[in-house]
Amino acid sequence: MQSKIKLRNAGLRPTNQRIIIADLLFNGSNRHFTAENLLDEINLSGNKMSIATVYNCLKRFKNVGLINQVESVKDTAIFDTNMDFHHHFLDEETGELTDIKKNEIHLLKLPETPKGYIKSGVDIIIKIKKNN
Amino acid sequence: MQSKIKLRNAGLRPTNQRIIIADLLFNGSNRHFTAENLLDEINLSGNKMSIATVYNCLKRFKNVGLINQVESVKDTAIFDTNMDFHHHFLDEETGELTDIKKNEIHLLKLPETPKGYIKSGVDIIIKIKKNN
DNA sequence: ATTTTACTTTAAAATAGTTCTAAACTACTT
DNA sequence: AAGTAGTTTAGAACTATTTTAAAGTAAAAT
Repeated sequence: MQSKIKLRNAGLRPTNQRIIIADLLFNGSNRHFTAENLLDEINLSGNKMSIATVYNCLKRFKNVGLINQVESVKDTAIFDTNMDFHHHFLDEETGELTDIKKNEIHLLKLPETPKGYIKSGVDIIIKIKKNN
Repeated sequence: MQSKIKLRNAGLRPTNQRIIIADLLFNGSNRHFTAENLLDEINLSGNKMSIATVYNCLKRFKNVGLINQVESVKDTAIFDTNMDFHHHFLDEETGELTDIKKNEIHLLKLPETPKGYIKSGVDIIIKIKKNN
């Protein structure tokens, strides 16, 4: 049970529901997913959970830095287990995201952060569409 | 009536409602706004319109390239009249956007667009928060 | 000019995604 | 073992947006 330790380290009480979710999310490979996606997976894994719990849990995970929420024009929140600094291709038609590794983009110059603020992240989204 | 011509050039039938909106949006200075923001402004200007019309209109304007929709984690769609290539600071707490001019960012290297796709845009979002 | 056609607007209903509520439950502390 | 603080839950509520279908309007055809 890696997940239990992981949750405790993040300062979260390791409840059954959080462990189920952590087990699914942090199994080695990164992924983009919505709350509904995750609930489906939970159900498939033989577990049950309220959708409200999934949302609560994802919000907590995000706040403690276990997952990211990705910027998106779609009306559904998309989460990402990849916490490395990286970016995304966004298929404008389907909303599908694909990772872009940090070293595939080189940002030479960044603007000064406005006074009174600190920079908390940089998201680069390359929008793409099928050339039919 | 600049707006009428602008609409026609964009291939849109210049209806009263579209002209009202175009008059408000394309008056020289750029802005970020939501559908509700815009409806308030329409009402303040002494005009009336259904919120559905505002949404229809913004969708059309976006499709013909008169406005942009900005990527955002907030659950409300944010539109932008600034069609120059540019980027944004995003205040993570309030959702407020501020423009970053093209020349304040220098992108040296971009990844190859996946096969079968064409690149339709690049959005850079620098997330910031108040250092209280 | 009038009629026709296709597009647009509208209010209201519907939908989708997410959050809230308050009661029941559970992990941790004492 | 008992207390308490945080968590889960189903369902209601809420917010943003889209759909519906009827009425209205702009442009095209007569």
